[in-house]
Amino acid sequence: MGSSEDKADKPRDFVRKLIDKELAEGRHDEIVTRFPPEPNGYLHIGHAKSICLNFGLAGEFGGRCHLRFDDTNPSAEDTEYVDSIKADIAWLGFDWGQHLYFASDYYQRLYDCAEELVRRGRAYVCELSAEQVREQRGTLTRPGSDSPWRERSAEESLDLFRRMRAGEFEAGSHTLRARIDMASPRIVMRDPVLYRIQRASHHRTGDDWCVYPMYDLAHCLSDSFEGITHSLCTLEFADNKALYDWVLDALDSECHPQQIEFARLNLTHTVMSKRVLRGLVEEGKVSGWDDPRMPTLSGMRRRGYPPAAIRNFCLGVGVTRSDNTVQYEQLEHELRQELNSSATRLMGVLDPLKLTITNWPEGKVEQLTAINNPEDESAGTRELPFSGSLYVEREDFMEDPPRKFFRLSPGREVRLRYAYFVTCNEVVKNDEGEVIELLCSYDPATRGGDSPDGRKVKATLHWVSAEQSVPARVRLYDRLFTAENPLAQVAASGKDGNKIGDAINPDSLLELSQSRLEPAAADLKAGVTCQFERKGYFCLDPDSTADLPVFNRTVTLRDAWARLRK
RNA sequence: UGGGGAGUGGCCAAAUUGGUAAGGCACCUGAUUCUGGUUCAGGCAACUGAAGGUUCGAAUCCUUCCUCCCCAGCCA
Repeated sequence: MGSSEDKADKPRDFVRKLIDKELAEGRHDEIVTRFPPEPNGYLHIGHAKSICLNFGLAGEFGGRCHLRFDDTNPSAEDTEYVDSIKADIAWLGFDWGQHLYFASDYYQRLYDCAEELVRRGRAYVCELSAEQVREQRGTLTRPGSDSPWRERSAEESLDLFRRMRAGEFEAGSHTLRARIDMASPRIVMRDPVLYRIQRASHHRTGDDWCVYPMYDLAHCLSDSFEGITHSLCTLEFADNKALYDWVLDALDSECHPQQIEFARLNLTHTVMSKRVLRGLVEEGKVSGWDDPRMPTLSGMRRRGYPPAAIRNFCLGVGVTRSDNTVQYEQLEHELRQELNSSATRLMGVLDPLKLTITNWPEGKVEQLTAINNPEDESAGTRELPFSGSLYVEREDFMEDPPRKFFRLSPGREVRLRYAYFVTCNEVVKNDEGEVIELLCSYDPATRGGDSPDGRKVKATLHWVSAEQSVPARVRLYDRLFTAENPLAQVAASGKDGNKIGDAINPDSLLELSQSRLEPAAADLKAGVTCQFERKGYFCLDPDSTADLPVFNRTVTLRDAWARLRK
């Protein structure tokens, strides 16, 4: 990959500094991390931060990183999600090798651990309803009260727990709870539920089980089973760490991983909540999880974001414990940096305006040479057909141009890239007064784009030859939400969070169906992003058909003229 | 009004752990340029949440206060 590895002199984050220290003290033989997604939705760029951290650590310290699906809630999970998650991680550029695991693979072991907890008097079967448990949990400022089942014997709890597993009870009627402290200032320690009955078919274990472990039991034990050394998670799990440690200590686990929390990624103009993203998909506000406007990895892939740009972005934002919201511009910067050096250039006219060269020899077609990538000489050159009948970008012409407008206007001479200087002599309009064609003359001495007399022009325009160009549909994407923080905006307007779909930027997708591209565009492959000169970066969309390719705009080029106009 | 976390320029984020505030993004100049792209040169912007204190010296230590985030799912 051509992307630069710029982490060499980058300041080390607190996690890496900690590991440096532990390694120096000889506290680990090897670093083992894990990325533990729940297969209940698609991965987004927030997950990419975690993936880059966990796999990055393993790579940098010569350890390994496991991919473990935290599939302990069958009612929410599905194989569709495990497949997409695997594909997204691989696409991002990381490899879990043989280390693919599922919490569901540990169901028996987890169950055995739970029985052991009961035997040790550290857990009991509770027959309170969900509502009763909630009432007895207390509040942030008031302690909870003990369950009436809290003091029953280990034998009785064990018998009941086995009968729970055997399917003798209704869902919700019994739970296994840890016996900790109903007065703990940490609510998570007030006799948390460890196992619940759920009559749902699991995507991997089917109907083998009707009791399922909760996160707080399954996660720490799975980490322990796998010999994880550093269990990285986001800040909202900080309170759970006490329980993580409690479970492993209660069981005298030989392997006790260290939980370390870091701040999750937030990005302006989008949302990073799986729940909200799922809502957009289910309500049809976007075309799917891979809608190119979505902050999902599959959406970004379809949008044309190179994985290296996402990795560099994750590296660039760092890892800290402070809440943050990174501006979308920072992601776009990484995109442009990566694409500028790697993307092949083409010419494509998005919104065509006919330009006829009146002094061009009738029927003549010339082949001109164009550079594929000025940033990479090895990319070579290509031939470009030129004729007297062309298309140029409609917005590159103004009949009555303002001061700083350098492009085409009546009487003005500009360069057609790699071709000739042309001068606009006449403007043709239809009955509505709209400009429909430009009549120009060209200077034969400027072939290739330079004038022998040293004459300068202020602008160079892209173009295509009408006859030889290929038609295309182009989708111009912009930020999903106009608001920097759409969730906050919706909340402030008094609507409930489910109304986020109404906050979508109405201009987030603009489709052009009359675009014309130079012939080389026909050879473009899916999955690679190219640059349409002066317009931005684009990639082929799967919606393309044999006779009409569809291109997605990945990101625009920086545009000094657009900024000037404001 | 319990517990847990966090406050460094508009946004991220460093600071050898007490020595006098990196870097990136964004923004603004100028130069170069057959992409108003790229590149290059330069610039703008922080009394480090606040107030006290210790010290020759504090973003770093102490005290008090303020603000923001997370926790009351049989979700993860």
